[in-house]
Amino acid sequence: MENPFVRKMERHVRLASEDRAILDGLARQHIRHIAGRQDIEGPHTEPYHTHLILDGWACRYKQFPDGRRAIVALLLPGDLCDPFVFRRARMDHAIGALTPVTVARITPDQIGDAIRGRPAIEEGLWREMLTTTAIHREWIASVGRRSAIERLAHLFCELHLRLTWAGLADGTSLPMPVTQPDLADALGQTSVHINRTLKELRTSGLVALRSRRLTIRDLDGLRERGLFDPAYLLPA
Amino acid sequence: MENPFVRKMERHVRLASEDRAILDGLARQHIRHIAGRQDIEGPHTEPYHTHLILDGWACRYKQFPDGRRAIVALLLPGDLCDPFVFRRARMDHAIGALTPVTVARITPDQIGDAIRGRPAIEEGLWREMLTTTAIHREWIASVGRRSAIERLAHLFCELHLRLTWAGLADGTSLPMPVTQPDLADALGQTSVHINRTLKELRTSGLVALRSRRLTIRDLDGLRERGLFDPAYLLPA
DNA sequence: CGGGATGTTGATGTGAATCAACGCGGGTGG
DNA sequence: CCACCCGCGTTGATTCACATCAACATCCCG
Repeated sequence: MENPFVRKMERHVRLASEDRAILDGLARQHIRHIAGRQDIEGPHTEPYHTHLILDGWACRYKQFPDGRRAIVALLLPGDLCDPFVFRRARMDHAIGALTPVTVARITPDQIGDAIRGRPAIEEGLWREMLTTTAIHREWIASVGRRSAIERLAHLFCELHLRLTWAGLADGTSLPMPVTQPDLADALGQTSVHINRTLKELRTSGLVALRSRRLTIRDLDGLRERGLFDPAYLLPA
Repeated sequence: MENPFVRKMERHVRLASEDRAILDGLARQHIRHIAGRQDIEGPHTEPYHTHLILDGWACRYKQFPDGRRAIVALLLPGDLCDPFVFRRARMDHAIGALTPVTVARITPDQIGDAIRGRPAIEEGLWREMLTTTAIHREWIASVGRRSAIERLAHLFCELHLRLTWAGLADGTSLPMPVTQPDLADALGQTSVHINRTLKELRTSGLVALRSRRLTIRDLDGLRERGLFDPAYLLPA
């Protein structure tokens, strides 16, 4: 199976075979396995490396003192946990594995080396970063102004495209390995209400979800329901 | 009055006087005035320049087809509307003036020139960007998991620090030129409820707000009420 | 001095939270 | 290999935070 990181970068820029080899090399060193529900990077740390997700899903989250949890980003295979480790900023949040996860540990120097003299790689990383920021904006808009069903539909549409570009979707069918409580923390709701909303999406014939796999039955309908416009995921 | 952009950059990095002169120069060219409620940058454009806010408040926002508006970021004096214009990405949102605004128009080349051979400036812009991203994460957490009163208290605390660093706060008293409908679109609520929440913050003695100026009466209390931890605004 | 946008308050409605109960499934330890 | 059990999914009953609707006060700008 091809490397989801390379797959995704090739959507941003045209890579020479040497570029591809360099990026692929990053993904083949210092492989680590992390159990589901474990932190990949705890809060308040100043990480020395970043992690490239190779398999499984993770999330950025903030934990409140009283137990509330807010998931502020989902990290899928091909995503870099922190492209900017080299700034050595202290973590203001944590990164946790939602499922068992395989990562490649990467040092800031390795990223620097990969960029040096490789404008396509640098450009690709920039675009990846712009996309990530656009996703953040969209999440703020979602949680702020979209209804429960719109939010869920929108998230499914986002994940559909992101997984497609990482080479992990099969047409309109995609892995969905997260629990309803996880979705609730990502969408700012309760798992009970996620469940009811999901039921509504199902009974209206837009999606099917079973054994951790989502099948989009009516892509146009789902996008309309979620006020989803793919433009924000397509920089440049 | 000193340039709020330079003020803020000096909080990130130590600037040589030449650095300071370069940054100050950026803020003194191509000054434009924009009326309140006008767009600085419309949606779907591919802007040729970025804008540095010199005076007044603006916002990034997304407009939904049915009229709903989500404000996804507030732009204060000293903020760059888009530090990454040089990537020429198509806007997936708009930038609008919330009050009358004075901006300096800056070309991508000027930013490139300012960075070249000036590591402090480059480092400062990076940190500025990391801070912006951290604010995005915090907003997602706010709208997702904070109650109405926590959200408003948290926003006030954020604005207090940002304005302080731009040299625009007077101790715990700060300009607050936005309307309650604007706050509502930023916090994902209605203006009516913002009004009631504000009243609650007032009657509990945490803040005073009149003639577009917020005075924080009890900073520790307000931070506690908003679950506010300033760490996220302090990269590195 | 007039009028539209904003601020304020009350009455009422509702989407989502909370509380509760139970089935199911997969992992674990005996 | 089976029994247990905890987390998850599902559904119903009830509550509540916030939205909606409405009326009026106030401010600011022309």
